[in-house]
Amino acid sequence: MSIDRKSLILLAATKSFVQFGYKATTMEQVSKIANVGKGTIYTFFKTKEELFEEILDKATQELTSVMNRIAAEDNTFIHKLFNLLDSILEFRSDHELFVKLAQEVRDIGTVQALEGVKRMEDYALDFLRQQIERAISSGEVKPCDSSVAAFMILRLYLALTTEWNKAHEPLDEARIKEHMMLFISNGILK
Amino acid sequence: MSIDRKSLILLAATKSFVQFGYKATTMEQVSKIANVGKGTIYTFFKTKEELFEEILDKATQELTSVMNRIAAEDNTFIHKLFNLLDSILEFRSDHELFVKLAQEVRDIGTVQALEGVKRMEDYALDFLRQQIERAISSGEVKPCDSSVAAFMILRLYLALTTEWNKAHEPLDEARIKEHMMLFISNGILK
DNA sequence: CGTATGACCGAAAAAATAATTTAGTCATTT
DNA sequence: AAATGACTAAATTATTTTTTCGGTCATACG
Repeated sequence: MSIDRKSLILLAATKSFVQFGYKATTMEQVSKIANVGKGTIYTFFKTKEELFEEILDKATQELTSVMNRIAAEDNTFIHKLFNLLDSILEFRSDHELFVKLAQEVRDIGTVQALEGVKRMEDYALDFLRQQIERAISSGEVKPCDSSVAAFMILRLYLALTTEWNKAHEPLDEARIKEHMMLFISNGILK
Repeated sequence: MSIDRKSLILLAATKSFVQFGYKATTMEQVSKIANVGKGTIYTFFKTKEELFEEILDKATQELTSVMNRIAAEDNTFIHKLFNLLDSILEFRSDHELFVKLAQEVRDIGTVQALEGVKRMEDYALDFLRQQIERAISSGEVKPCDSSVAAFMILRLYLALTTEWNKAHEPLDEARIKEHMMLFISNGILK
């Protein structure tokens, strides 16, 4: 039996999407990296979009599984949030795919990249919203619009992990977490 | 004596920059709105950029004067911040110019618009940073990197006033302030 | 035979070129 | 002397030509 060609292709495509984005990844390039003929890709995936979808599915599945594991923990809201940030910051590959796609949306507005970003964002937002909702019910968090609060937390996270780097030295993980917690948990006031 | 042509031109140009952005504003259009000949503009401003600069100067001056007035108040950090948000949210014209230019940067990346946005942002960031620094010294605010904190507050503000509207009904001023304060002053935890 | 392959095709993107618009000037008017 | 709008060169946009790339399929290979 020959080596598992499908995995080979998925791996190669993931690498390429992370490095070059959706548009700049060509099927020939993927076939070269995977060491298969171009036609072989089409025995496993109908189109480039389908290949992209499957990689996106995998990424959101990983994200969902991380989030569900953390949500199931018997822990305070703030510790869950802490763990969530840890996990995401650790998850380099998915995070980098997200960042690359977001950049592609900014630069050339590729529609597939936009949909990918939206999908990952919507997952994260919905998870955050649910957790906040629950924490409000349990009295852990002040009553507030959970959608808005989730949105703010995500924007804050993205601001620190990607936007900050445009004009400054990147912040290390510890400082990102530190500052996120400063704002979210008790505010910056003494 | 004829009516003050320079003010007329500045007013017309401001209107046009706010409505159409830097690039889509033509000198002929400005002259039409101001009811003067095109050549007349060039008796007061050497170039389109200089005209833009002067309007930008005026906007940042207004912003600076608001910020200085608020900074001078004998008040707690959080109340100053509160007042600052109020003032900015009130300051529709400057705020709208900023928003329009930011949109133009996103959409077509006009270099003059980018510089305008940067200039206004840098003013706001520096002011915030100073205030935070001072509040840390006086023990009002927890020790933290004031640059990062200022950046976070500004991103949060922009997220709520502009980004939120891309996928949701705009938030009214009261809710924007409420949610900003929720995060900044005491955190969302009970 | 069935799976893998790369030359091949049409469609889509990029580059090149033509046409239009606009910032800035200046001879004329008021 | 100040204001103006027709004019020009440069930049922007529309159009055409060229190249690239997603997807197919006849052939090769195991």
